[in-house]
Amino acid sequence: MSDFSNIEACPVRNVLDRLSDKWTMLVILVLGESKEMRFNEIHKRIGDISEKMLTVSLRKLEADGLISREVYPVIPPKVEYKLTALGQELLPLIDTITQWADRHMQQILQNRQQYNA
Amino acid sequence: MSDFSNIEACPVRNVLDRLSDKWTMLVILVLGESKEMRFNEIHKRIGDISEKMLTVSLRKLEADGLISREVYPVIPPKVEYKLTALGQELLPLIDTITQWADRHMQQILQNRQQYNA
DNA sequence: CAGGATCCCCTCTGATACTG
DNA sequence: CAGTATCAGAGGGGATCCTG
Repeated sequence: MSDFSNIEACPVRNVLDRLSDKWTMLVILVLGESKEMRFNEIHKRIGDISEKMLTVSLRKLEADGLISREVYPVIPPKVEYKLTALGQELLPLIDTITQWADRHMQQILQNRQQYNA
Repeated sequence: MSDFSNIEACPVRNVLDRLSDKWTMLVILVLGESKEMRFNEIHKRIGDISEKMLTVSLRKLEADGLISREVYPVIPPKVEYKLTALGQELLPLIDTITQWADRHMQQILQNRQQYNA
């Protein structure tokens, strides 16, 4: 049993803190759909993420070694992002949650509605 | 392939938005450790969550039907929280991520350090 | 095309005090 | 014990403009 209260040393807290922001898990999911993707592809795929937050999210994932970023020195610029081996390992775990979401969304929406009534 | 850009209708976005806050997944994990838990038990187990945020997190989870809340009409008050069947279904999925975290935390910390150097 | 740099808002979060 | 109410602050996040 992990010591959740030890924030610095607890791997669970440490990793969960990273994943638990508005966009990270979604970006991983999107990157999992193709071998590699360019900045604007990811941007369009998500739709309502700002360029700033996409950049921030990608940089954090890169820093953690979950994605790689390859810059091609061409004009116009071309940058490709893809999951690293580490990131690919995480992908199915998040994907399992999305499948659960698909199965139970209706029930959850119904629960919420009932709760607020 | 889900339409991630349709925020309202997309189950993935909808559920991920709920899970992606600072405390929710952690609360689910903690509740998964016992059959049921009282407010202050959860509070101590996590350590650095404020009472307010714990309350908010618990209420949201209750609204979604992932946990149940039973109030005993005694003095001093007693309230027990536990995962519902729906919540129990989600537990192992999150737990798998924590196991991944345990395995790769050292590597990730090392990646971060290297990235910032 | 892929962002970097700014500005700014407002939501999320915490601290504190209070209560049935 | 298990919260609620209120206030205040930080920073997450968006909009806009700019550039190699």
